[in-house]
Amino acid sequence: MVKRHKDKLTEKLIKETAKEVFFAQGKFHATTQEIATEAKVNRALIHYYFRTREQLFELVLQDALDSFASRLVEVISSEDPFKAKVSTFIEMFTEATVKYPYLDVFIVTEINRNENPKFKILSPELEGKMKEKFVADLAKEIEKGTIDPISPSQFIVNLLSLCSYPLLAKPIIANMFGLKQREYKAFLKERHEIILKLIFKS
Amino acid sequence: MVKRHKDKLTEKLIKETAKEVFFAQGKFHATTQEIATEAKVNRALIHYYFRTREQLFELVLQDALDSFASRLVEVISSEDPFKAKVSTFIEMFTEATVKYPYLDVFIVTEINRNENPKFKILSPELEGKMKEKFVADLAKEIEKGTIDPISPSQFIVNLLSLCSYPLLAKPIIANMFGLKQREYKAFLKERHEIILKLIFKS
Amino acid sequence: MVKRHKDKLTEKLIKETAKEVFFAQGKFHATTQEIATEAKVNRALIHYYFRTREQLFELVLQDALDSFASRLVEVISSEDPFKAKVSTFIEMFTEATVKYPYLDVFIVTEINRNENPKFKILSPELEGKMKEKFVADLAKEIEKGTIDPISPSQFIVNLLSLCSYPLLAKPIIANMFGLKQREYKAFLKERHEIILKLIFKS
Amino acid sequence: MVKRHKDKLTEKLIKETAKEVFFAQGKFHATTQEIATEAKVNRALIHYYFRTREQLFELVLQDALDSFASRLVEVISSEDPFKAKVSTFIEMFTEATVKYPYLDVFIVTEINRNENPKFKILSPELEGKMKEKFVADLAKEIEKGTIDPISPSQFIVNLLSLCSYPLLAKPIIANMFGLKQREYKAFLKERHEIILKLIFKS
DNA sequence: TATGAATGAGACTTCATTCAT
DNA sequence: GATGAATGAAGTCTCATTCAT
Repeated sequence: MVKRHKDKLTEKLIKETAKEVFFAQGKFHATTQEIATEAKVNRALIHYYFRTREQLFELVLQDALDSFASRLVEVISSEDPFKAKVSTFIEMFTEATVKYPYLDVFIVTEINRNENPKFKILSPELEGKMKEKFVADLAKEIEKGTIDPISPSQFIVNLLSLCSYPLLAKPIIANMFGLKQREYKAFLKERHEIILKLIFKS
Repeated sequence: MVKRHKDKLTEKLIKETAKEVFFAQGKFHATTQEIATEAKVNRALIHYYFRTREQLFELVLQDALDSFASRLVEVISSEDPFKAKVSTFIEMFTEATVKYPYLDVFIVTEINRNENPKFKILSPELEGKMKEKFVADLAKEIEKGTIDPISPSQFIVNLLSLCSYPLLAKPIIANMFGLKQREYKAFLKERHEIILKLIFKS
Repeated sequence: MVKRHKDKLTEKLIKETAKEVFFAQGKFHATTQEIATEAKVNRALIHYYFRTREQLFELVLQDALDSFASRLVEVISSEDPFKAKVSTFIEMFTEATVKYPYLDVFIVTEINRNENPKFKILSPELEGKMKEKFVADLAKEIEKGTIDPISPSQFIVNLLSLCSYPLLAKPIIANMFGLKQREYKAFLKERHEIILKLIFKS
Repeated sequence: MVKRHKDKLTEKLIKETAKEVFFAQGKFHATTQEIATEAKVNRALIHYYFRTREQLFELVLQDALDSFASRLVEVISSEDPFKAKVSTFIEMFTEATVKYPYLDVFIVTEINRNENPKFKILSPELEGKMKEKFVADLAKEIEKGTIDPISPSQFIVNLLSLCSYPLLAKPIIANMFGLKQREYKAFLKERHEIILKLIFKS
């Protein structure tokens, strides 16, 4: 029996499966066959839709970045108080990383493989708008004394580090402290408050 | 012309080259040929010494971990004041990661590939000794009020995150803030003080 | 130009070619390339259909055995007189061995390589049915005095020896007596009667 | 420690080991390393003495043949009665084949691989002497009526078949009749008398 | 004599990709 | 759209052989 989809259903299926395999399962070398099997489609179909493995890969990578970026923008450009924004950011970032824990690693290695990466984490327009807003917000907090003086970039890197690494290095940390799946989740949940306390004074 | 070495020179050369290619250049898929070429030896020689690519890989991975662990132990078990220890740790960790920035990533993906990783980050004996000492040190600091109350594991994860991520995600961060090689180095140097300030109160 | 077949034509072609190369030409070490060349297909295609050389090998071995066994059963379980059966057996066996002279040798070495061979010469069901019939037939002949008293197994081994060896050792014998292709064929034809005379009295 | 042998001890050791591996264990593809390991010598030493694997192989093959042939000549050219000669031949052949069961198979496949085999089973001189004697002996027996009329070559092939095949095909036969090591030995012993009875009338 | 080190050739296998249907 | 068949390139590994010591 041959299934026929309209509305690019199959194409989407393949993309979602690829994201799952690459970014959720962390299978860097996943072959087209592995993706095809997981998606329950014929291997040749992948090439029919995406031409080459490389193009599929870049597409889903950009896809994942975009969906993250759009939500990021929403957070930052809202009118919430700064601390609430940061809290939402932590939440959001954690969620995203829980879904695709290996996305970071992929970006890292991909950027490394091609000198000039074909993808952009943030579109220049978005970047401009956000930065401005964010720098102003941060300056205000420092002035208020709720945050110790720090450059915007260092502040962001701190935040990213504290959010991302524990998810990225889950196997290492779980192994180190002998934590099981459920315990690790609790461990992560605790961190939300810990990160806020670390970043904001009293 | 055939070169001949005594004293396991060639074997060591291959190992060092493999470390360089894997952990410094971040080439996950590096073929035996790539390593052989880089080391300027015949590809078959790699198999002569290490039997399979997998075995070479595990060997150099364990090697890199061991050399890090041994230095780690030295730091933690010294009689320096706690803050000095942490400072040294940051230094050490940064150095190690500057040398092999992709080591973390490898460990993460390797642990992920084999459910039961064949390598150990810390030998059980070392782990026991260190943990005891460290927990005591930390408790004392909290009592003194120099560190906000926190569990040992969360404390360590904070520290690791703040140290490791910026190195791990160098391409992302550099791309994000438009930093060049030299600027990035400066950026990292700044972080030493920043991390200490974040972790220790005033 | 790429040829495309339906009906498993190519798969069958590869199998037949492999049988030819292994069992008719006696090339034990035949590489996948040799088989591919002989079959005029791409080497990778062999792996596409049979995964590994080993699996192809086992398949064709079992195949050859099965086709022989099925014919054997037909002969033994027929209602012909015993001497006629034996005569047909000689004929059949000779034919089979003329087609695949090295099959015997392969079986021997294969059984020898793996302690527990994966193939069965006769399926247990067939074996049971045949044995009974055959033992009864032989007993009757001995009673009639047309065959000297002998155990069934020794009788069979005699028969197999006299049929199989001359084909198996063709190069040795031809070399020994200086027989050419055509002469050897005549030599073999003569044997049919000679074997019968040796086994049946007067 | 380096062992030094005079009198070609090491050379002989390698040769004997090779015979063992090839002809007794039936390992056709035995690598130089396997032979070296079994003989507990360095692999390069095999090349030192025999230049190539092929030359070692041919040498030991010729060796095994010669030692058999020389004993064969002794038997045939003795002054014993014909039946006694045949009996001794069976004995001798069985012994030889028990020692090197795979020798036959090797000869078969080797002659097949090189169109023009480099080895001779019998030296031309020996062959001439023996043939004459043997043909005369056989003729006399036929005249006496102890053997049914048969050509010398067919007679020899019968004899060889009945002697060689059961040893050659040991795994097949043992498998077929469910015989264990010890039982198979008994089975073979029985055959001596059976063969004589089959060949000589009453 | 004897050996560890080194090499080139070649085997098996996998994979992304293309083609014909 | 979808698929089985086919292919070329490349990767891992083994082996016989040679070389320098």
